[in-house]
Amino acid sequence: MSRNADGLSIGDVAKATGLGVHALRFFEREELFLRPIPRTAGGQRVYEPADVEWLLLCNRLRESGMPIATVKRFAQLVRSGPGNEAERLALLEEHERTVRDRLADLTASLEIIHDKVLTYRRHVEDGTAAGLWSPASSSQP
Amino acid sequence: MSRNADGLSIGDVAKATGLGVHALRFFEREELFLRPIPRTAGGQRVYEPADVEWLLLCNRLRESGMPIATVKRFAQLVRSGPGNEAERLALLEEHERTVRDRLADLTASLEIIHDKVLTYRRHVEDGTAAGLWSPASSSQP
DNA sequence: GCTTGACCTAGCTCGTACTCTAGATTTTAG
DNA sequence: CTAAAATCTAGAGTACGAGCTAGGTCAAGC
Repeated sequence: MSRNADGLSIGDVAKATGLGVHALRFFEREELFLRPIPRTAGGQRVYEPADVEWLLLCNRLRESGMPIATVKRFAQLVRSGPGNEAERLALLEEHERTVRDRLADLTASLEIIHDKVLTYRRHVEDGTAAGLWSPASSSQP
Repeated sequence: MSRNADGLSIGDVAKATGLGVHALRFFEREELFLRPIPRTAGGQRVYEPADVEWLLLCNRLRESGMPIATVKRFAQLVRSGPGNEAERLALLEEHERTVRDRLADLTASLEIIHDKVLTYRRHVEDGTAAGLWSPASSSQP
């Protein structure tokens, strides 16, 4: 793994974040990091725990649907130092709204899916499954 | 619009489902419909309300993260008629589990994002924003 | 000191799900 | 009847988010 304490190799970071080494290099090309990642004399990346922390937050942002481009914008704001916190806040608030909307949509879809499941379950248990989703049937697929 | 009652043009269906006409033709190529869509003498598609109902369910399935390939599998099951309801049920139950997991993940991410928002809000309100997300700072980006 | 495994770059490829193009045909409205 | 609007096909293009390949270089353990 790393040569000196707190110096992490790309493989270490991949393990710690669940990302692949390809993804980490891709993120670097896309400038998603908060700093240029330093290299060994031989050219290999040396990460620090703070980079891992940032990546874990990035994971949460991306898993919650934030596109890479927006993560990049956020990273740029952070990189350009103090003074733009209101902008960072606006970006996060906007994303929070998006996530809440998505949660509401997902919950609505879940209800419909669960209804379908209940319908099918009844039909399968009763052995009266015929007639599901023929047009004009009261119970759809 | 349509020539006869209950005969819907592709444009009608696009409006009713929120899908584009391109998407509807794409879905047909991908065999996502429950039946072959009939055509006019001139070759234009004629849909029925039941097709719209099905598409609305498809929208819910897809919005909740079901890939086209799985929707297709479900459509195939429905098309092949009665007798495979247990399979349809299994597919829907599996998807329900997936959606519930996704909901839990999203909720967890939302909490983290909301914490960030609160942190930034405090800092911006206090004017004490400096120091956010410098490594070893207690408050991250 | 040498093998073995991790890592390097650059760029191509992939899967998903549309979306659009182009040019021809059909339908509808006036 | 005519002109405008909608639709048709086949196939190319787009966007995202990686993943993989080729052809090497570097480093750690024995």
